[in-house]
Amino acid sequence: MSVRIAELSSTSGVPVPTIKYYLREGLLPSGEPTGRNQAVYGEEHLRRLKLVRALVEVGGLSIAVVGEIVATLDASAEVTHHVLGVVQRSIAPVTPPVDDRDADAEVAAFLARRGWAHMARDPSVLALVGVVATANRLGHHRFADLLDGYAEANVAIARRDLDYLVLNSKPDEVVEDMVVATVLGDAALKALRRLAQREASAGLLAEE
Amino acid sequence: MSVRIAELSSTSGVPVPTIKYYLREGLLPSGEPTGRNQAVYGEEHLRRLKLVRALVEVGGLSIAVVGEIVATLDASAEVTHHVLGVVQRSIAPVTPPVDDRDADAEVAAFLARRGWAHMARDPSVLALVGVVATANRLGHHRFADLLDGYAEANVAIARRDLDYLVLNSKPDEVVEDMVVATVLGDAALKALRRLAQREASAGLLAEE
DNA sequence: CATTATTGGAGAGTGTCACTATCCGAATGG
DNA sequence: CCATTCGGATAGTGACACTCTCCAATAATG
Repeated sequence: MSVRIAELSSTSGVPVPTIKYYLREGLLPSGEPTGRNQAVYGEEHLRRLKLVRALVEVGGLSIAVVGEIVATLDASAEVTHHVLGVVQRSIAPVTPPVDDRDADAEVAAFLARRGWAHMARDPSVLALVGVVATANRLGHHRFADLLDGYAEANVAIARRDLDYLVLNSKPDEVVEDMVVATVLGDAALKALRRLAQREASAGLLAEE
Repeated sequence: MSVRIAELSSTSGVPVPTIKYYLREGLLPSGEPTGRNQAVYGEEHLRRLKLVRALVEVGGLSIAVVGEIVATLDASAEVTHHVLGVVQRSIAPVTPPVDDRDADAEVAAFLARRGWAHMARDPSVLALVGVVATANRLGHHRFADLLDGYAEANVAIARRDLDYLVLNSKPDEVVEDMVVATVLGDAALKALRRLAQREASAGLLAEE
């Protein structure tokens, strides 16, 4: 039940120096001290360690971002209200806002069509504007047309995400599960898009 | 029409030393030499430079991967058959295959339900197995249940992607446009998923 | 109880990556 | 004509994610 660092390392597969590094960076809480310089680690440390590794390796998140996320997890043990925004803000890579009037207008029009709130400071909206601006600069002036179809698909995806959380999460684990579902979901969706593209183009070629 | 490196830098916003770096790494073809140590750059260099920046900044791709992609672009100027796979293989981060029997079986079952080909060596399939394996290790044993819904949404997305390419691409630019649509699409989809999640959870809260 | 191994913690070191800075001698260009 | 700018090559920088080395204190073993 309570183990020391060597066993934490061997059961998780994470090298001891790396665990020490995570401890220094605050990604992992300290163990329970049993003496002046001894400590033991419990089930929650192993769980946290696996989460950190998943966020770093599968999600590609930086140590700094993972640090913010676990801080949020620790802070909101019982505050489950409006935590989605906090999680998203932590996960979103902070895009420096681009200054592109056209892209702004296209995204605003898209959000209006959808009936979605247009919060200009929202990281997701900023990211979207950045993508559209880049597309325009590359000569893809119809790229914004894709957004409506993408949005529709993502409404379905978000509904599945919420169902998944409601069905599978114990109340005190919703926040952590939301992080996991979001980050692993991103990776899964990316892979699935590749597979679906291949199938779709195979279908197209077969028709010819 | 033909400019030297300083003007290429000022019109693209990319610093001169960075352009030189890209030339060294083969991300950008050399300019047309006009003397022993002078060269001029044309429209295609500016276009390529903007593409490279988009892949690096929006797509988050490494210089090495961008190098592979532009090599593919240069090689397949006329070979547009079966290029999707090449592009995908270049874009996919090479996941070291994980050894997880359960995850393997779950992904295989999912692919069978979908009627999708199960190529064990496919990077997208490997990535998917990796994600499911990670989810299982984190205690999310129902994560694979999400895949069916995700896949359905991605079929719609892939259809839009192909429509977009068919409608908007000149035949000799399909490959480059495919790269752009794939990489920018990934970024856009990620942002849209966040927005859709927020809307969906706002809807849930409103019902309470 | 003696001795060998391991511990937590702190500091410095490593390898990689994406640039960035400096030099050089050869062209420009006003 | 002569300061600028050029291309090209070499070396240096800063951020990042570890990884190594040390230390005195503790634990495990015989």
